[in-house]
Amino acid sequence: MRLLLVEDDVELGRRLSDRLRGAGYAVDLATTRVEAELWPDLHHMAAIILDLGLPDGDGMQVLSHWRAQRVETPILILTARGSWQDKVEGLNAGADDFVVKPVRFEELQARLHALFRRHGGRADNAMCAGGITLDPVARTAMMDGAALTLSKQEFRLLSLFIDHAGQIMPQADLIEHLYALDDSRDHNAVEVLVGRLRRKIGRDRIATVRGLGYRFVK
Amino acid sequence: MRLLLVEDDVELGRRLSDRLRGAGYAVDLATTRVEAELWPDLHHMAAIILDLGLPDGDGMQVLSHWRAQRVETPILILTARGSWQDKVEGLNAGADDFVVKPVRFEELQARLHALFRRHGGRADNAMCAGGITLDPVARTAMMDGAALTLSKQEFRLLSLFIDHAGQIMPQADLIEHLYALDDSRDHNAVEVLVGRLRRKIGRDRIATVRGLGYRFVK
DNA sequence: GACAAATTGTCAGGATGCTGTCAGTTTTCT
DNA sequence: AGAAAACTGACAGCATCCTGACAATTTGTC
Repeated sequence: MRLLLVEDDVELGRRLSDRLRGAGYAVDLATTRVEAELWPDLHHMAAIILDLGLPDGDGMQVLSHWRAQRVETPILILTARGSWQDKVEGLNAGADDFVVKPVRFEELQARLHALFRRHGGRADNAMCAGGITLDPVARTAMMDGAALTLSKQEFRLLSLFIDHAGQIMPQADLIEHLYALDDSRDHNAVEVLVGRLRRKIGRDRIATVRGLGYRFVK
Repeated sequence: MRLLLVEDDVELGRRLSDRLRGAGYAVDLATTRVEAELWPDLHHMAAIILDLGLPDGDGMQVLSHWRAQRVETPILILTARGSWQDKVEGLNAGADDFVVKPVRFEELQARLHALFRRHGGRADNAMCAGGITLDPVARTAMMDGAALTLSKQEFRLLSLFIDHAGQIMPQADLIEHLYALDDSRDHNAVEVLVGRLRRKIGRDRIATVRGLGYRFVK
């Protein structure tokens, strides 16, 4: 399941998206109003978490803009502004929920679940490419109909590859995503990880682009 | 649009229902847990506003009771208890929103609107998965036609698993659900509990997802 | 209220599996 | 050929998880 997180505070955005990814979501991060408004493919998001305080405009404008364009994706507002006027304005502008910072991650997750339940019921939470299907919620993987057993890191790596199937993923990017909190990791760790994943899904599924990175072939 | 308001405080109940009627709703008022649980025609309600503090029981019980009976009407919890544990528990028990008193009427109204906007089917609250059937009301369990003897905690745990069959349940979530009022519990308690449950329903019914939690396999 | 039975959390020790590092080897490019 | 980049098997540290035993608590019965 894919989420869009709109949050200008880099530190908070990073912490949040890390925890969300840990919970099994694929998370995209937008940091400005313009970036958010021009985001492609909103319809494929399972939900949007929207911070109101943006550097170049008000999140409420983004919200109105989206709803005017018939974007029906569930939107959860996350903000420090907690007055009832703000809540009323946000909910009436088309938000589905309104959470005041600071908030426990557990509560946020519970509210997301409530959103999914109410919105689609059967969320289409699967990402597939090249005969491989990942279900981030159940955290299961299938290849050609058979179940795959993947460790946590392997699963995250494969998610990244499938998310960017066909594109070249530089080692630096992979390190960034896999070891966000600790950048001291040897680049060799990624090579080992890729090797282990290759052993499970087939050597030729991940091509090496010498000097640039890896590419998941569809 | 018809609403059911469950609220034991007569004064607040009257004020609220008056304003709601003023806003164009038809409002029914229940003041006790028993009255609420036996209310007919819940399916015809557009939404239910539920106060947790009831004289003869906990509103959470009413909520679970309804959801067990496949009442799919949107439910908004209205309560003075505002801890994040309460919110998580409420939302996971099947509530669609959670509002902490005191609250401005305008916010309540906006949240009701948001609830109506998200009309959609509720997903599985089926107490039935993988050959195991739970009856939350009678508190009985069956597996492959034979009766299961489960202790209280085992039953609650299995309910959680079945409620989220196929999904990963992090240990932290389980602790929150099982020991909501007392967070001092060792995570090992859950491991032991899972072990005991496994002995009764079969080792492989509950898969361990190392580092993330447990998953009930369907 | 007293006793027995069942339930449930805690503890300690052991088993398991994940993951990064290392060293040595292989591949690839010029 | 030589150097840089990538691969691989082995390994150790570590976190996680399991299990049996025990004690505390709750529940049931008389």
